[in-house]
Amino acid sequence: MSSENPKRMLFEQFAAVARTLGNGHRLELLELLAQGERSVERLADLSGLAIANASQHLQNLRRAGLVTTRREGKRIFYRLSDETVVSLLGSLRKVAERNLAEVERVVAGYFRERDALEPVTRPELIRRMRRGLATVIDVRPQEEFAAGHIPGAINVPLKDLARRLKELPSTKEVVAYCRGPYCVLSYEAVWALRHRGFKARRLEDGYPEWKMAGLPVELQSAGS
Amino acid sequence: MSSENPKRMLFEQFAAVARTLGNGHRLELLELLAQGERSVERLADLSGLAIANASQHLQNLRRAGLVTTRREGKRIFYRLSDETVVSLLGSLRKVAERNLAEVERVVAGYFRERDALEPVTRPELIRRMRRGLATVIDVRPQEEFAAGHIPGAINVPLKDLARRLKELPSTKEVVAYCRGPYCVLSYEAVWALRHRGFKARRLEDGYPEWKMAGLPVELQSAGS
DNA sequence: ACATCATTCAATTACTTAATTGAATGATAG
DNA sequence: CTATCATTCAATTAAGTAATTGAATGATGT
Repeated sequence: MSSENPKRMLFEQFAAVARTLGNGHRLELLELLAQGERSVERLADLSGLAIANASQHLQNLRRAGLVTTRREGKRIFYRLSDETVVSLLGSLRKVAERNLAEVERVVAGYFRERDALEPVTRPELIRRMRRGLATVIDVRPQEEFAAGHIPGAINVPLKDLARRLKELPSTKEVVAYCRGPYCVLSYEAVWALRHRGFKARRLEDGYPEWKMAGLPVELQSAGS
Repeated sequence: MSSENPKRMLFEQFAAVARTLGNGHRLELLELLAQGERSVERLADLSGLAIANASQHLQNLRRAGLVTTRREGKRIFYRLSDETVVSLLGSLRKVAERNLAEVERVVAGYFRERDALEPVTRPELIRRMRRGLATVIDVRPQEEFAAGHIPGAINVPLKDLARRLKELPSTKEVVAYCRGPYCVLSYEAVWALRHRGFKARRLEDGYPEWKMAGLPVELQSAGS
């Protein structure tokens, strides 16, 4: 049915890209890739997919031009093609969020006290960092932190949080961030910190959005 | 398979929206709706779909929260839910354009001398209009013009262009616009005007993008 | 060259989606 | 309240997509 009408052909091409986004697992893979490049095995592991299945989804994404690959020895690393993909995902999220009552329900039900956590916006965080009013913690796993993070942030993976409370200021505000607006890590971190008497808030979105906004990033912190 | 993992549920919701965009006909319907609201019959007609088929696609779009409806007598009018939908479509186009060689090929092959037509950007057009350097013509059909257009534009539907050349200035530049970057009307208009000795250029995108950018629009021009 | 490991390919099965047809709704005009 | 018109619904058929399995590729280290 590939009509010769050029307009319809274009719509068909656009639709093919949208169709590729039309699968929860592929969206999850894209979100993982927004953190940085990853091998097939790693992605399969992180997303809970069988390797062959993950491989096929990744190939779909590649066919749609959303990701590209790089070989390194036996491994093949996938990464997002460019930043336009991140902004497409952002638009998709925004529309879904705004238009689907269902999304509202899931968000409200799971992310506890969403508004009570009073997220900090990106420009607000920048101002507060400049004035030394905020300690920024990156609660993602060490590996993701190493691949890029907000300059000056301290890496405190969520699972280490409880035993590293000493490192955090008890009066100054702590701002936690992770992978993006729907990443639970920072929610959990803020919740935990508050229950221990800290002043803690979340960054309203995460590292991919920071990087995408063209703000400076820092690589490879000197090891703990 | 609706897992109880909330993150996966969210991805599933987002994927549902993307899946809805994953069909050329539905994208075409959305593009038509970006011009303004339309009845089912009109949309079926414009898109060349059977009425029952168009109706079902429109209902899909509604389920995904992308469009809403309004009843008026026997007719039901569909329209886009909000501007976030236009920007989602824009992102989708941008990604597809950037990443799919196929799109490049279609565009290059069909839209003749694409670059040679030197499109005018939106801010540039605003400057030129202020200084009285450009006559702006809206080459969409009268009906679409009536539903909203760039203030000061003259409606010269493409099919009337040949017999209304007198109305256009032969020395001042004429800028034509229509429905968006992939709408052929303005391409055709510029091409025709140039071959008749006019100075003509296209606006790089169309009315939906203008409106979406929050710029002023004018309704219902008086007269013939 | 051989064994190993990461990834891809191919084939099967279960499931989803699109177009078409004709009947059913629901508002309006006579 | 009946006829008409726009739209939707329901059922069918054809086509496409996803998960799973096991075999095939292709790079590496011995």
